[in-house]
Amino acid sequence: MKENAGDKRSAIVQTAIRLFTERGFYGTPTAMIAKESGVGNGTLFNYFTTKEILINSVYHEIKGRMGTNLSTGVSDEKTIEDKARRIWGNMIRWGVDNPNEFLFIEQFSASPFITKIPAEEVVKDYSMMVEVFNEVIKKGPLKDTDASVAFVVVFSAAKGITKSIIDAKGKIDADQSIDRSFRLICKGIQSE
Amino acid sequence: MKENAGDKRSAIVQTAIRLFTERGFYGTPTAMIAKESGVGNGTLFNYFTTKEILINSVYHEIKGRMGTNLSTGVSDEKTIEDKARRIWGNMIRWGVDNPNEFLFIEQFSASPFITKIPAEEVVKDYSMMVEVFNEVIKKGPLKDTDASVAFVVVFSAAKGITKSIIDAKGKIDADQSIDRSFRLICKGIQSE
Amino acid sequence: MKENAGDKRSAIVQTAIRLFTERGFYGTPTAMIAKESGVGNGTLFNYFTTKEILINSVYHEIKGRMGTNLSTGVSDEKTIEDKARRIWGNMIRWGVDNPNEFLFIEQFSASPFITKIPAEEVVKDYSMMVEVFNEVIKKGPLKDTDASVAFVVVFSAAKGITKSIIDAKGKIDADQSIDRSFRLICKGIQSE
Amino acid sequence: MKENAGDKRSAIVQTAIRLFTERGFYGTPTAMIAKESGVGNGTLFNYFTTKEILINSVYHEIKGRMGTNLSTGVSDEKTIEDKARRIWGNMIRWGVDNPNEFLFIEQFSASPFITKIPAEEVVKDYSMMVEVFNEVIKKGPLKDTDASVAFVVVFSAAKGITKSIIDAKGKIDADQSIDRSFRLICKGIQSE
DNA sequence: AATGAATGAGCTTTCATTCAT
DNA sequence: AATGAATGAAAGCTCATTCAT
Repeated sequence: MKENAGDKRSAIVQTAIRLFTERGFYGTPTAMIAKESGVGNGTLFNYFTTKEILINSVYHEIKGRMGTNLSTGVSDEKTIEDKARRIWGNMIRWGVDNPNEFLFIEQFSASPFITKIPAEEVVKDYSMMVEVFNEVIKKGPLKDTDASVAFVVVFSAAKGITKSIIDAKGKIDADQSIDRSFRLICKGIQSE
Repeated sequence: MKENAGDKRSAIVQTAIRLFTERGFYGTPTAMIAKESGVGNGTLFNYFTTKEILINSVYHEIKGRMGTNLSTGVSDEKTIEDKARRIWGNMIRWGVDNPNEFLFIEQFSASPFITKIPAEEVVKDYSMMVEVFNEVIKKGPLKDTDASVAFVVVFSAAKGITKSIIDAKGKIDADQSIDRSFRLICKGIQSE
Repeated sequence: MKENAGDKRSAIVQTAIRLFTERGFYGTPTAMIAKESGVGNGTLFNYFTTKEILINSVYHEIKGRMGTNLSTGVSDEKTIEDKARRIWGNMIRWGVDNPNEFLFIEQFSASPFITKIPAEEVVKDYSMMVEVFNEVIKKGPLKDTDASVAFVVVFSAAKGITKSIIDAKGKIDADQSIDRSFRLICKGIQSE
Repeated sequence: MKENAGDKRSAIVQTAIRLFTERGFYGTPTAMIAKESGVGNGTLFNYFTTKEILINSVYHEIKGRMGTNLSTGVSDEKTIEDKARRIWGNMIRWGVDNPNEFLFIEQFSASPFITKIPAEEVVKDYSMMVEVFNEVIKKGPLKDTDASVAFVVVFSAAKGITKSIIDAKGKIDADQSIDRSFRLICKGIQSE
């Protein structure tokens, strides 16, 4: 009974995501990942030459899933506002539904010793999102604002809201929080 | 020639902040901190019983400085809008001027295995800021929005902007970025 | 060329017995045991999770050998006196022939911080011996003496004699010493 | 209010006896002894140049007290048998009444890395006892037995009985145990 | 004489990585 | 391709000892 090729590899990745999130990169020995993946100690190193490569692989794996998710249903929306709202919701909901993956990315991004991913590469994954939000801004009163500032604000706020919902462990209504924060981002805290 | 009391302790803290930021908690051996602080290997453990306690001490040290800074000059401002603008600027400028400290806090917050600081304690340090922003919101069109959502959005956005300025390493005009992002937060990306 | 399984483990145990005896538990770094066993530093911890576990393992290993030895040839003896004499001789001769093991047990027993072995467990290993000596006593004039007192006296005396022969480093005729001490135990220093 | 000279020294010795017995030589840092003695860390080393010297000093201190005790009241006894009985009782009772000191000596004697005390020196402290027991033996049926064998048997048995009483923590009647074991030593387990 | 901050050698233990099977 | 025993470099931490005050 031969298992599917790649079975072991993806078992390792899945276990790694869970353990890294629960225990941190340095709190998770490779031996533990191997054991909980049901593979031999050395097998892990057949797939990932070093631990750092494993961490990077996990990062890219998650980033891929995130990107795919981000654009789900966006083209179905008619107005640009609805597209933006959809992206906003996709972004936060994915994190809330996949807290391990989300927290992994957070941890990875804050970790200084891990191989740095160039900023351009990071942005590339969000190009669709950037376009949509740029279009929204251009229609508003801040049309002259540098798009990159807006991108940072929007993206950071979404991450913050996601984290707050995850940390609340069910005590916050996610949909309501998503809705309110989106209005806040759109209308500002002051307007008048 | 006796050195000032506390000299060694604060030398250790300063070195720790720098090295932890440059190399991460786990990439920084206690021996390296001791050496670069100009103290003996065991001396570090006279002041901080374990490495984890050192990390936590550094965290609280920085949090203290940050809190002090946050409220600087706020009472001099007349309108509530100016108070909010001042806080926003204080927040970001502190991070830009003290990137090591700022990045340390980021790393610390994302680290899963480090002693968790209760959320209430974290918020307490920002009570003044929360009040001011609440007042601003109450005067705007989103008066009904839960203040905590606004707090998260504002705070996350400020952190994001700070990080983007630091990462740009001088290629971004900080004051301009602070100004624009503040307008964005106030007016929203869309407004009417 | 694969070595026999368990080779490394038993090499470690043998080295540990020797070094612990020569230098004491605390005078013997695990690294020294590993090196003199011809294994890597970490290998020792694959077999014994902690140093304390190694010490305990060595203790039980030796205790096992000692127990086996104690009863050798006893069933061949006809009279109960001969059985007792045989045990007495076995006991002392084993220590004289295996001074390292004997001294290890002495050191282990006197060590206050090592995991305590319950008294019952210790006695259990000598049950056969206890029975034989009890029978001897019952036939003598001290038939009413609590057996446990006799056990302690006999056992302690044997240990003392063993140690004195070892310390004399060949200057004492072991067989003569065994013989005389046995008569002393049987007849008493005074008799009638 | 000047304390008596030597107060600190004897405080250190007393604390050392207690801690060494409770925790072993290696489980007792000098800093702990100093602290619990109410003296400064460095003060201990004014009195005892090294830890090993402290351990040896404690040993000799205890040995002195023991020797003094051993001969108490012996000259008052008339018959040689009574002298022997008195010594036997003194020996065991001292250990039972001073378990810390007794166990310290046990631990010290079994410790291989501690400076060895020459055997002659050890015996010297018991010269009086040796004489008395020799006389007893000469009157018995084992008159030809080497005195040193008898000495070892008697001495070891006494130590064993002492330890058994201490270990029983009050569950054994000390006087009865002393009495019975003395008869055993005198009459032997078998006689007839 | 008394002190305690400072020290660094040395300890036990961990763990990413290798490699013979 | 899969394994897991073996490894040794490196880490955090302890503690006997020193010495300036």
